[in-house]
Amino acid sequence: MARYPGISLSVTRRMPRYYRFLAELMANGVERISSREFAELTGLTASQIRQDLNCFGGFGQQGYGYNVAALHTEIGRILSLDKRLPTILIGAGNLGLAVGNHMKFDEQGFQLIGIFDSNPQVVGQEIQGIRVRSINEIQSFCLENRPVIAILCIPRSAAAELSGDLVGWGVKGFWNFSHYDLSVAHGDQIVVENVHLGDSLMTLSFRVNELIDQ
Amino acid sequence: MARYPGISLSVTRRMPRYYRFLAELMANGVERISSREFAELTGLTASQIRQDLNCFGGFGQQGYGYNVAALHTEIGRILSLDKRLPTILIGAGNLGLAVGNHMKFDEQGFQLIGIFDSNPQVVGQEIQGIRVRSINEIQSFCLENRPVIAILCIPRSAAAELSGDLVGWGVKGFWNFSHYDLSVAHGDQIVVENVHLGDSLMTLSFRVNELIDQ
DNA sequence: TAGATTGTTAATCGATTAACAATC
DNA sequence: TAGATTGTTAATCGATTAACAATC
Repeated sequence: MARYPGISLSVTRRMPRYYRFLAELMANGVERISSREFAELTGLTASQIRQDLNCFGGFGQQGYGYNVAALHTEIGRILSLDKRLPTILIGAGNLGLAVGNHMKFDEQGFQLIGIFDSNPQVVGQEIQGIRVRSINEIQSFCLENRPVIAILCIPRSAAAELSGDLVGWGVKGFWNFSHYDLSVAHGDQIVVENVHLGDSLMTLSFRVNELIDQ
Repeated sequence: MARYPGISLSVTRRMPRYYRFLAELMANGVERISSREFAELTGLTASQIRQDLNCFGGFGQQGYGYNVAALHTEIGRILSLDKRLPTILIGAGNLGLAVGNHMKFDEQGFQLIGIFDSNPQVVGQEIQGIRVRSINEIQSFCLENRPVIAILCIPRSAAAELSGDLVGWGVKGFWNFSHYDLSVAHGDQIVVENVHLGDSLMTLSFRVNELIDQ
């Protein structure tokens, strides 16, 4: 059974945001904060913050507010950031490299254990101390090392071909930078976080054009 | 006045998705599609698709459905992808480089006209034929070239410092990869598309842990 | 004309906001 | 105790889904 059944995706998506602002508050030496102050800081409403947090437990204290450090720790635990889910990165092009080098996987619940690419010029190079393997080795690697997470920094067609296999080899979560819509294909056996940069950019185009066409 | 007043953000965010699937359908030689078929393909409901599209106009035909190519063109026009909003990229580290090299700005409504970094080792290098300028030149560049969009691939602190200036120099839209929450600071004078990769990763952590903790 | 499918209104559902009693 | 602020319930709002008349 899930630890927190019935948590909506809207609530889930706000938790990392809270976590981020709490870290900032800690860095600034703030010890306690009320939902009203926190709302002002984050641009949300106090009601929403209290209700969101209460999905997971009563972390505040009436008349006082929330202890910043304690709440930060709680949310980290809720998000399972102390776990080390074995993770592979597929595609070591521009984007794969940036993601591999830029993210702090160990602080966010993941451990990068393998990197794969189809380009022979890239295979053998090291990223963060991990040697890039040929995509041909991916099956044996997965069967042996049982990654739970796959990060897809590959083109649409490659993602479409590979994703079924990955699911078959036991991958449960995808961080998907490809244009392939995994969730449509694999339903709710798996969890997919899409980062559709192109969609985001087109959304920006629409919204800015709405703003400036006055 | 905005061209399409009252369009919700939820609807806006689905438009690029439709655009993407329509391009795919065109590539596969599909000429027409009903809302029911399109719903199955995209994982949405037929009702939602019809209602979304009708926010912008009646693009379908009773008894027939939607012409794929025509609808694709319409959505491209709605999203203003044929515009060339002058755009600068700030931060040419791992992530900035990947974004600069990976995205097809010209197909999505933008024209990259300047790249800036504070690292002297990076300044002078070329990315997509554009010379990386020193961050010290950014004010004069902005006053002269009037970029409308800024892509922020810089740390939180740098974003906090710079964003006010950029708004002052006329930047209206931000594609924000930094951890700084621009929208909180600058309200609705500007449009911000956040790409909080860390938040996305933490959300994945939570969701996968919920899935596997059975 | 008959069948199909849209455009659009009405019903439902879920998420956000407001209110306030509980309590530190 | 009095003031502050949470936890939680009720009210509102918006988004999604269902239904169906219009029409190609």
